This record gives sequence, structure tokens and C-alpha cells, in this order.
Amino acid sequence: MDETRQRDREGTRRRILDAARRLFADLGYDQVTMRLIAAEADANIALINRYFGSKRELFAEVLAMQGRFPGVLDCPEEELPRRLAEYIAERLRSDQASPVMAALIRSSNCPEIHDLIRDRVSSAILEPLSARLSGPDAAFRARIATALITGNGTMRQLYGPESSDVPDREAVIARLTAIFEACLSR
Amino acid sequence: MDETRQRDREGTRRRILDAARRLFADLGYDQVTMRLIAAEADANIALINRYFGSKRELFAEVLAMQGRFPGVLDCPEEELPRRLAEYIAERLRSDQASPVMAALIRSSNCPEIHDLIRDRVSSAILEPLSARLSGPDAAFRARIATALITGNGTMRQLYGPESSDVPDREAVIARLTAIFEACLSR
DNA sequence: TAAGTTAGTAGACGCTTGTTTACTCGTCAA
DNA sequence: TTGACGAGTAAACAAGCGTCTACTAACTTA
Repeated sequence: MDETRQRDREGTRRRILDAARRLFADLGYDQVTMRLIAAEADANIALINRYFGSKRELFAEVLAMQGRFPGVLDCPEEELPRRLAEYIAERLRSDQASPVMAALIRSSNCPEIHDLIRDRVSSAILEPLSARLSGPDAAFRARIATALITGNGTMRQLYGPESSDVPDREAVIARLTAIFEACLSR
Repeated sequence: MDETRQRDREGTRRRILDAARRLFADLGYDQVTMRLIAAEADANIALINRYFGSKRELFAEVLAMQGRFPGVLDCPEEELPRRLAEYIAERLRSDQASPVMAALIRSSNCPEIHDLIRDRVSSAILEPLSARLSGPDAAFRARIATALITGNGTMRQLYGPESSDVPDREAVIARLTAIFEACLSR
């Protein structure tokens, strides 16, 4: 309480940003309070707005911090279904979901950041995926595939990883590949 | 203000329940305040808890009010993909989403009612769908199909209906049918 | 060493939330 | 007509929220 603390602007800023990233991913935007972030970062609550302006701007910076949808989309069109299937299969089993994705899904109903979420989904998944698709109705096909990805996140949020007894990894990937092919094929 | 009001217990109760159903579907659990429900129902806020106990119990009653996942699942196994595809296609275009589904998706991150949401998704979609599937890994296949359904709701919430130029209804249904077949086939 | 800058702190601000209390008064049985 | 019941009302409750202000004290610079 009455301990003195090292003065470390950059360090404190980074601790806050890290804590926010973790908490937003775990709990979603509106379940995370400024006081919770401050406690997790072991920093004073007033410093959050001093360094980031507001909770909303902090969330925006957390989103900006992350790269785009993990390299998954960087491949020729014909490999997309398999790559997406492997990604989902990983997320099905793994203990932690993708931090950005989790933050997006858990926060998608908060009107204050609705535009941030939408823009992020667009720029990180929807648009790059759509741009990689040849043939007609690329936007629509990309939207369905994206729905599958976000829906998987929602189910994971509801039931946790691997709620039902999941078949072996190869079978999962094979099925998911077939599904994404049905989504994305021209 | 100083007008006297008719005393109508059942009527008031129903107005509150209707208002709650509309608002929960439109905004999700935690964006709906007791005062908003009271205003929409043109009733006093204290009456909500008098008749329903608490906000949470009111939400539970709204969920219980609705039938299960609209008759979509009442068909032989081989017709399931087509039926689900038609359902999604309808929800893609229509101005209003399914009230229950909307409430579920918009509220899925509120911890206070997490168990209500999960149980409802289980009993209304996941379990009946899984029970109708023959062959191995029925639960897993049902989970993927459910992910597609809820994910479609999330995308709809983010982008509204028909954000991208959607192809004609027949093409949409054909593609969605193929996708659900890939999800559900043994 | 003295002055200025600024990271860090404590606490309050105004507001909203779900919930509850104390009360008014219409309705109906005795 | 009177008394009890209960639907409806207004106002307050405690708790929590994001934000902001006034302040302390550590570091830098002259």
C-alpha cells in the first residue's frame, strides 16, 4: 500500500495492454471492468485512461495489436478448406481459443464497440477470404465459412472444448475439410 | 401520471412477458434493463419482480414460452440438410431473426444466464438433432451443424440481413444443403 | 542543489443497474 | 357499509460502472 513503486511508463503500459488482452479474450468486453484490468496489471486504474484514453480505445488497441487471422489464409485457393479445417480442429481441442477470436465473439453484442468488432471481422477474415475466392458469389461463400468459424467459437464458449466425445483428429479434419469445400467451392 | 389504471393482473403479466420477449430478442439479456421492459410493457418496474421474481427468472420464462427449434427437425434424417438449409436461407433474408435464437446468441456471453442458454441450446437443437442422426459421432456432427446455425446468427447480428449480395434463393438453398450434408452425413 | 516534469496514487464524481420498501387505492366479500 | 386483499405506484436502496481530479513523490535537467 505505502510501498513506493518503480517508475516505468513503457512497462506499465505494456502490463496494462497484456492484462487487457487476456481478460477481453477470457471474459468479453463488458464483463471486463477497468478495476479488473488494473488489478490484473498491478497498476493504478487511472493510468489506464491516462495511457489509452478510454476503455473503448484500449479495446481497439488490443485488437490492433494482433496480426490478422493467423496465417491460415495465406495459401492457394485449393488449400483453403484443409487449412481452415486444421485451424478449427486445433481450436476444438486446445485449451485456449484464439485470443482475438474469443474477444470478438464474446463482445459481439456490446453496442459500444459494435463497429470495432465488425471492422475487425471484415478485415481479418471476411475480406481476405472473399478476395481469395474465384468464381461468383465470393462474398456470400466467405460469409458462410466465417459463420462456421464464429459459430464454432460460440459453441466452444457455451460447452467448452471437446464437450462431446470427438472422433480422432484425422476424422475431424477430414469432415471439416469437406464442409469448408462445400462452403467455398465455386 | 395521476391517472388511475385498470387492475388486470393477467393482462399486465402478459404485457411484461411480451415486452421482455421482444426486447431480449432484439438486444440480448444484458442490454435490456428492467426500466426498459417496464416502459415497453407500460407497467411499473416493481411489478416485474412481483410477477416473475427477478430478471433472470423472467428470461427463463421467456425461453420456456417458446416451442422448440421450429419444426425444422421433425423429418426423416435424409431430409434434415434440406430443411435446415431452407431455415437458414429464410433467416438470411428475413427482417427478423428467430426470437429465441436471437436472444440466445445475443446473450451467450452473460455469465448470469450461461446455464439457461446452454440448456436451451442443448434441448432445442443439439440433442434432438443428435438423436436423429444415425452412425458414429452423432454428437460431434450435430455440434458442427449447430455451430453453423449459431454462427449465421452472429454474422447476421454483425452485418444485418443480406449484407453481401446474396445469390438467388434456389442457389442459396442448394449450397446450404450441400454444406449441411457434409456436416451431418455418416 | 533547486526547479520542473511526470509516473503513480487515492478517492470521489455522476450515472446506471437490479431490487426492495412504503404507500395508495380500486375491488369484492361479509 | 366496512374491512381485508392485492394490483399498482413512487421513491429509494446498495452496488457497480467508467471517468476524472487533486495530490504525492521520483526522476531529469539546469
